[in-house]
Amino acid sequence: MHSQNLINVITDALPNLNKSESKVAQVILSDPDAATSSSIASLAKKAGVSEPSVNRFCKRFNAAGFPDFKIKLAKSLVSGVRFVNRNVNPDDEVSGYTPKIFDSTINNLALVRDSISHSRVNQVVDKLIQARRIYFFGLGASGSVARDAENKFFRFNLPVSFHDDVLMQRMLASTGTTGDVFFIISHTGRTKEVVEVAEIARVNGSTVIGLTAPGSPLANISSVTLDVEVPENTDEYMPMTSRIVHLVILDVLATGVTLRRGPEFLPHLEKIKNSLKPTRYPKDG
Amino acid sequence: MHSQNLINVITDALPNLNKSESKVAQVILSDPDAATSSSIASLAKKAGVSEPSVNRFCKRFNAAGFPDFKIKLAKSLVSGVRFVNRNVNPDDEVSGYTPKIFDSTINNLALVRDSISHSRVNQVVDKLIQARRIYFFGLGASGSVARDAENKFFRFNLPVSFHDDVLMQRMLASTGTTGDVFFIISHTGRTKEVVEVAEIARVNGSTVIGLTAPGSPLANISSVTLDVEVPENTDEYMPMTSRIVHLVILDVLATGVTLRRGPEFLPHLEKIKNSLKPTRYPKDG
DNA sequence: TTATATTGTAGTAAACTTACGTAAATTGTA
DNA sequence: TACAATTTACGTAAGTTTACTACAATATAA
Repeated sequence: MHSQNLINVITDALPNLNKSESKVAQVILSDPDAATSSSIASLAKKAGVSEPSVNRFCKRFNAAGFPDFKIKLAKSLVSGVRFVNRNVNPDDEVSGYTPKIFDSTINNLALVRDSISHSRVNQVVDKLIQARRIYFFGLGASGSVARDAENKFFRFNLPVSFHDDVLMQRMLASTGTTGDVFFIISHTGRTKEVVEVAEIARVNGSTVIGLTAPGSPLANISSVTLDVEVPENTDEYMPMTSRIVHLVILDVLATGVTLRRGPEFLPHLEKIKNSLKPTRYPKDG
Repeated sequence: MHSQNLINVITDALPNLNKSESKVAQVILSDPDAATSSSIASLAKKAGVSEPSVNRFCKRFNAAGFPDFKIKLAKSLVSGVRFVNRNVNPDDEVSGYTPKIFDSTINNLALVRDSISHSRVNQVVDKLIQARRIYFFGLGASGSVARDAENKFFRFNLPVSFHDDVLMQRMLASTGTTGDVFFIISHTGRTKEVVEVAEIARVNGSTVIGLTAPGSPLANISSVTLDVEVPENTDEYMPMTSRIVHLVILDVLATGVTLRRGPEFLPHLEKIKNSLKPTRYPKDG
């Protein structure tokens, strides 16, 4: 889970390091950015160890040497390093919590970017292309995601709707048949009502696509599942970022569908765009 | 706009470079990742220039020297390098467009993270804390953002609602008074209806917070504006990412409000969380 | 042709790595 | 528990690579 990002790897390895290695680790983790621009000599001095110790430290983490280590460190800095000990503290100022929340979101997006199954995405695009109609379902925060999805997918010129009302969801699921796609969004995948709706839809022969947590009841009952493993809220103040990831995945799916439709479909999208022009103040007003 | 990312900076500077510099630039741009792990000698050889030429090239781009340049290059690789020529192509496979869409989103988040005004965020948190009631308004895609905001802010135990209906928005704006906050979300900030609603609200003494594009009519009329400069859709297939940025900013604001409320407010949040427990299948079912 | 900008050569300095030896810690044994 | 043996950890110093600086040569423009 923590893989791929050097800073996280070092953090995880911290308890297994020996004395001088952990000194080096602490100096690097305390200010990774500074580490990327310091020489092996200055880093060694700051850590109170010899230069070869720093070098050995680097090799331990699969770097060719110190310069190579710095490069790898620099690469993990942008998407990840910042994530170490980046919980929001009760006494954080704006300048403290703002970047933390952005970074946490970015980090989760990067994780899912690297772990999402492309074949699953492809399968889902298949289903959406073939769908006679599409329903987007979600409750609470996932309701907003479903609503956004409707706003994206109506452009494909097929019957699309979103519903955040459990009773409507139930009724629609029970009237669905083969060719109907129920796209069900749920952070936990454990909300009973949601799982029941999915069951009803499947019993009636509809396709159920679950955008949810892997291994959850909803994931198990879906025809195709798009797994999104987003770490649980680590602290009280950190917002839930799974909605954001869900939205981006829906962007990906919409793009997939657009591409499948081919270039002859673009004028149709353009038409929708242009329909909004008269509602707007022109740019050089 | 293209700033801050070394690869983009180099691309932009390309026409102004002299012969050997542009040779170096081409080699670096053709495979920036390889460049980060090569020595000055091998890079010089590959470009067909001398080592000092490479060194001069680095200094031209505000690096202390070659190693420093490589570090800076590595840093821009993660968030940005990928962004060069990272438009979705009509013939992209899933494995092509999926990371591109994630990267584009991540890139925009990083840009806003680094450019958002903390004092503005603070001002908005002030307004939200003092609000007697809060309305979240948005149309189209921004309607989903507004809906999500409602879902976050109702937790603060004050009257919050979201509206994506223009007439409702108008009526509510006209009945608002001092102490009411109208939080208006708009990607362009140019939709006439939206701007008019903001005008009505202000005339009646309400506070208008605009989450929108800088310099737009909505931005100009708002009491406080949270500027979000997200690049226009560069290609036909790339989805609009401003919604995502807006959502994250609302996360930041919600966190800001929570922190101001202090630790004695946490039990209240916990209560809301627990209220959902009976609706869920337990984890070790 | 002269001045300026550009590029390369060669030497130098800095940074990093390796090899080796010593110290510390661990483990087994008395 | 103490001691010895073995392994592991660490630092010193030498060696090697890498990058930088100063200067010279070439090309370019005036």
